[in-house]
Amino acid sequence: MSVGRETRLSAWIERFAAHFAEEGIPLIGGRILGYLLVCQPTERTAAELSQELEASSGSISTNLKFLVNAGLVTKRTRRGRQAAQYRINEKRWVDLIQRKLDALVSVRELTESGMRLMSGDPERAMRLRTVDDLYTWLATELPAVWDRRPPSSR
Amino acid sequence: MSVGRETRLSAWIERFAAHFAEEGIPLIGGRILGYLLVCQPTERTAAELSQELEASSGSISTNLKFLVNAGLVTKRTRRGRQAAQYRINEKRWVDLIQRKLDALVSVRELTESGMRLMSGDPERAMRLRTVDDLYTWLATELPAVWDRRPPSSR
DNA sequence: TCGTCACTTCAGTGCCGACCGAAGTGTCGG
DNA sequence: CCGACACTTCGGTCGGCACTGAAGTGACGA
Repeated sequence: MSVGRETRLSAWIERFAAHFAEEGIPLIGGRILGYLLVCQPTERTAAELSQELEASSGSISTNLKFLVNAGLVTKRTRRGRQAAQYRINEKRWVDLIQRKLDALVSVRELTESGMRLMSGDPERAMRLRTVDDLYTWLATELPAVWDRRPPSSR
Repeated sequence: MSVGRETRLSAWIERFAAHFAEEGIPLIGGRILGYLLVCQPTERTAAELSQELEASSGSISTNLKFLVNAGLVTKRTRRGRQAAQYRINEKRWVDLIQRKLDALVSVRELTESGMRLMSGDPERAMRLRTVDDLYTWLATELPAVWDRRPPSSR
């Protein structure tokens, strides 16, 4: 008995959502993202998502709003039709990654201001210095990586 | 009326803890980290941390256990003394960053398996492909960055 | 063996975020 | 206007995590 592609896809969507749930994205939001990445046709209404993902209309609404606001999902309205269509905006995925990298690098501002508070006491600053060196390293390396991001993401 | 260094340091510790709280580290755990990075002398007992950070002995215990387990704090016991000493293990901070970078790169496994499920339908795979390209880029660039990490972290 | 001390464990509390579903809002065609 | 429909808002519930403080554990010196 073989497992259909759609069944395997919904299992994949679930793993996908679970990963982003660990990063703070609500489960249902992650499911929407995974689903919109692979569904055919590419556009869905809120009602369709609600049925397909077995989530309440309220949760779909809240999460779509969040995702549209983040730029990851695009809402398309049509004259003469009441239901808007939602589709993934995969070009904006790079923003998600940028935010992650920025969050990492931003710790440097903390360690730097800490180092300033310690100036005049190099002995005491040694521990913080090791950590500060790490974030300084990241802050110098990551922008160069950023410049090599794939053309498909620009 | 000038503000003392120690006062400014506790404000710094609070900002430090707040940042890591956003990344899922309990507030008190973050405070312990910040405090142990800058305190003089460098070692503290659980009771001292409890008093200094105004946290219950239970919270200090739980969080120290977590931090020691993560390798970021080292416990030192002494014969003839009942109270263990805790100090920051700043060399292990690099592990924290590695986990962050690994988490980013690991998404690639998800996108890859998704792409495999889509094989035979390039049209439908287009959206996922854009995202997969991004994580493939990260997976090829970040190891090189890793190799250039500062000597103080090895 | 006993009391003291330092830490750990754990039950209880409070808080916060995700989620649901019903009520509300707005928009459309008729 | 009116009813139908699509979405949004909102009160309420639930589960999970951080935290507390008291009871428990174990190690030490006397």
